Amino acid sequence: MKNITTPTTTIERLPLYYRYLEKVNSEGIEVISSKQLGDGLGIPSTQVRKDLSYYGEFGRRGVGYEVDVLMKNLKKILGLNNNWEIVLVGAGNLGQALVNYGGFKKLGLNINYVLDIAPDEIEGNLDEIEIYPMEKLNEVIRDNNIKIAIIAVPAEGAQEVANKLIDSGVEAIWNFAPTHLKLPEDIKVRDEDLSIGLISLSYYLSN
Amino acid sequence: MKNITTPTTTIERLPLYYRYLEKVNSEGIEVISSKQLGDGLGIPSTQVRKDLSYYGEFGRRGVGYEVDVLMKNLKKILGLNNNWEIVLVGAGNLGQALVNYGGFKKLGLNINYVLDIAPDEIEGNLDEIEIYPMEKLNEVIRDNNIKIAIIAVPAEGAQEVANKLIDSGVEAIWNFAPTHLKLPEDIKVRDEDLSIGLISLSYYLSN
DNA sequence: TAGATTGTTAATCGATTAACAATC
DNA sequence: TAGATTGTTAATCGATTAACAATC
Repeated sequence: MKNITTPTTTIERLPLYYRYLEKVNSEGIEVISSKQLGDGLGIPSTQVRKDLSYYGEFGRRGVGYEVDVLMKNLKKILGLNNNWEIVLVGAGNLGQALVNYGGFKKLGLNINYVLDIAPDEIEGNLDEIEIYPMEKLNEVIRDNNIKIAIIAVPAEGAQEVANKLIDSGVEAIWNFAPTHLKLPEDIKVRDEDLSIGLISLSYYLSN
Repeated sequence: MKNITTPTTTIERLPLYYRYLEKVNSEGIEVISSKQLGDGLGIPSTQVRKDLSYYGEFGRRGVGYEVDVLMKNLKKILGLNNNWEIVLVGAGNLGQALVNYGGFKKLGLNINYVLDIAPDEIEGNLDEIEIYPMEKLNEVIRDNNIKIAIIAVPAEGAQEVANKLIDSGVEAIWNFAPTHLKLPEDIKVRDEDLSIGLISLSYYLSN
């Protein structure tokens, strides 16, 4: 019976729901309807309900969703109870920005280890975190049983870094290098190709 | 007859094609098949051909695509001949990373103007670029006829910044603030919500 | 001619949306 | 009870893929 797979688009909306619930929760709101939740995010209420329905029945008909109940469920669904330890490879501008981005830590996503080919040459805003040389990659990942890695190195070096990460035990990669990584099927890769966003705006303004 | 609209997914793949062509071009390759192009990006050849077919017939049957011809066409389609001038609002870590990201300039996407609420307090890697105070927003945008803006301010301030940008004449916004902007229909917004990427990896590892 | 590869049609697959019974 | 809102089915819409004639 449960032969239905969750659409990938649904999975990408769940974090939005979670964050919006955090917001209304901090405002003291205790119950929210799919309409209100959707309006806050530009998503139809019918889609909100459909998305949630892949995971259970979290609301009450005629009433809505209890904010704290839905948050707790989404947190679990998204794996945010795991307190992930994450390694970042590449401490350039973008890497530093990611480490300093405040939003991750409170979600249980901790970028605790940073590596770079030239740790001594890094200038910027990473004063309080130790930067390891690339030679320590295997050690850092194995010793801390790290499963998630971020690649923020230039395109040329990304494939080699990815291979090493996987050899060391990493299972999921958030890839900011503008290149297609060829990796085993069971490794989860999320490409975050920043230039697509800006180029697509250029496209829309021109057409 | 031409009542067919291009899928949004196609539009997001065009930049990938363009960049891959740049790469093979720099390697001296003059002709490429849809199969080769697709393999380099993890995209089926049939999809490559379908995507391109929305814009014209760029290849030769039995032969493939001439790299420079296809590049020239894609460049035009993507609007990269326009030499866009772009304004960035918010010179924090992420904003600085975007300004210093090398890939944009060679695509004719020039982040030439940076604004921040506290221009004097910015420390980091923007030594060579002037940072304007927010009061100059309208002036900078109007005087330079800027159509594309990047928002890299905290979520709380993003809607207000977006409103001002649009009042000044901006038509497309690349939004890094983790919030849903409510804007007129004719304004093109691209949300680049960084936390989605990392949270979805957490999801996949947990399910 | 034989082999390769495009461009396009039709079939399939996946995601969104409308509609409404269930129920608070 | 009357009004509101969920959860779910079925219909629609959109995107991908298979297949193949056209043609180099």
